[in-house]
Amino acid sequence: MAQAKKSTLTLVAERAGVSIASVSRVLNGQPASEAVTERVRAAAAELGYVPDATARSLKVGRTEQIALAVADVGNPVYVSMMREISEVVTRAGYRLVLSSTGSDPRDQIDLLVGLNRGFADGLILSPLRVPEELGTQLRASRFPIVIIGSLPPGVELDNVRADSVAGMALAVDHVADQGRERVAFVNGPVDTVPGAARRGGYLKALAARGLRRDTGAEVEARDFTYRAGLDAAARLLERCTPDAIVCANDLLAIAALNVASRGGLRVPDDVAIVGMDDTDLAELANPAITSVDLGATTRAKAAAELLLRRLDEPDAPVQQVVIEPKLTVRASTERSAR
Amino acid sequence: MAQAKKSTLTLVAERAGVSIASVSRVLNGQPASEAVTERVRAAAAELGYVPDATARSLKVGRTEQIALAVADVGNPVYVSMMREISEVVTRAGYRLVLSSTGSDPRDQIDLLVGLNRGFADGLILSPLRVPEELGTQLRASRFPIVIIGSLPPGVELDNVRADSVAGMALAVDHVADQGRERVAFVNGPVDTVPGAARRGGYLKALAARGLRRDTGAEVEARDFTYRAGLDAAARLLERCTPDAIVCANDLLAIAALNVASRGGLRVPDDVAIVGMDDTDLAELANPAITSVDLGATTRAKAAAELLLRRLDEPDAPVQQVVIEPKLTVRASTERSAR
DNA sequence: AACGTTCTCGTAAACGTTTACAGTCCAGCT
DNA sequence: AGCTGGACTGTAAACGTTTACGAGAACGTT
Repeated sequence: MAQAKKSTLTLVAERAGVSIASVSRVLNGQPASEAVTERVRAAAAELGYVPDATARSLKVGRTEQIALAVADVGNPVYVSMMREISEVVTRAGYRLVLSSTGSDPRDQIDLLVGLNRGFADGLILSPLRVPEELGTQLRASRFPIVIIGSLPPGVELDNVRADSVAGMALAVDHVADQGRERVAFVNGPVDTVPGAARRGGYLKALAARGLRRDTGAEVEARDFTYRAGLDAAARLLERCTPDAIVCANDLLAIAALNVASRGGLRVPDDVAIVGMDDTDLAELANPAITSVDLGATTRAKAAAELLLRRLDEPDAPVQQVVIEPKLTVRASTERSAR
Repeated sequence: MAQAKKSTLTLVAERAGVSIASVSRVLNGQPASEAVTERVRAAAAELGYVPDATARSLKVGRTEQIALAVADVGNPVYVSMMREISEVVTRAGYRLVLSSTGSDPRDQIDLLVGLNRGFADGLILSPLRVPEELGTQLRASRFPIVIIGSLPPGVELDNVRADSVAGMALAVDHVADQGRERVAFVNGPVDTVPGAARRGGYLKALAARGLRRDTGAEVEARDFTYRAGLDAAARLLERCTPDAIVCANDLLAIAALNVASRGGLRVPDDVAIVGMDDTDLAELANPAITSVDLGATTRAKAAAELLLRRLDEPDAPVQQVVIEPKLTVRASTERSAR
């Protein structure tokens, strides 16, 4: 029944007239005689006994918690990752501890030393930037860590990442196949891991298709948000008249879409827009935007499973998995549509 | 320095040549002699000592964790709440444990008994539905809980909620002020707490303005998602031709917006759209949608602060706070725009 | 009947902290 | 000189579990 006082093994043991060892055993399903089992069960139920998680953790050396650290809890792509990871780890019996590491790289460091306090059994980390010190801290960790994104040089950890370069190729090829030739690029900060990777992919894809590179057609938003995208897109359209804009992000893509269409351009007829990440947002834009799915949820799932596996067998060989991108075509590039 | 082995108070004590009590004291800033302090600091640094969170928790009876349970980690309004709560509690030195309680009401119950295991010091809960059993479990909890949303009857807990009724009034009045008379309503499931509240508010607001209620102009999406919104809006526009559509949600509003504009209606000239929650989405729609801010982040902040306060003084009187809604007017209702 | 097995259960240690308490030392009093 | 008191430190208990170990009972075997 309902009760508001804590009750411990000792209390249950007294009431059942057995030792605390016996109580612990029956409650954990270890073998015990019929009679004892019965008495313990009854006593536990009457007292509304619930075992203490902290004490158990201390004894068994596991917290049954997994920490997740992402740069921005607000970014839809992180949200979908979070949801997926939450799903996987709770099914495996773990709780999820969420840490937002903001933009300050110190946060990540703090988190790692915090992890060494043992508040979680493992960590999934998706760093935006990778400063020097992060690498050394990662190496020094007592607990398993899996990284979503690129690893700092010299660090050997389980890791899952997207193939941004292939992703950009998908995007550029798609519009190039439609005969578009002036392919602009709205990027996020180029000093971030994804920013750098996507830029590399863009340039490579242009070259591969033999498209002219126009430095005026490449613009960098101050971060990966919608607002920043509005500014960046406006700057872009002031400088040139692309017939396609690929964006590092769905948010940036929607910004570009809105700037373009408010500027009187028809999408996709005058200019095609393609986003990246294929978040829910892509579908709810009007027109819905074509987007490259970098496999956020797949990556998240893989990361969670990698971590769970390593918790099971700490000495398994390090695994690195790369998720292939996939293009989802929607109205923002489909000239034929309607 | 980097090291991968755990190191305990005892180890540090040995190396420093003092007792573990002294080590503990020094590290916790309790008074100690110059010499001891020095030696302990040095030893701790050399060994890379980091105190164990679990052991500390067991001893002091606090985990320094706060649990947050929301129905759907994916819903933008929960996301913004999460972000805010995360912010507040981490600043206060707590970690955030995230539980997604899905749509299954059992999850909430499980969570509450789980909480009694003491994995967190308190809980912030935002229930979508409030089954009978939830009330009894809430009462039985040993730990402080604050509820975002309506309380089950007979439960006395700290609580913060939005004034949906006033919010709906704001929405309806706004479009009515523009002379619109056929005000339709796209709602979410009416058996949820917000669904019921918003419907009540809608009806009341209609009556207050003396607007005719057309039962065909009221439609219920199967949940609060964009997809469900598309269906619902389509059904609505088949049945009637409103000159305004208020929606229980920004997602539903964007769905309505897209259905309407794809159906050849001009927004806002033919039909005005107003959403609710005023999430980031409202701004990135095209046209941007007018939305009623039900104070999600304000509520989240208040909830977190309420909980922190109660952790400080467990016997403070129960507080209930209601956040006033605010209307943000954007292009989807602004006839004059452009 | 003696002995080995197996089963069940209790005793006690351990996990890594914090902290009440008592002890030591030394200075400052009377 | 003897006492009081303060500053510091060590001893040990405690938080609530899990679990190694051993004692005893029950049973079957020879």
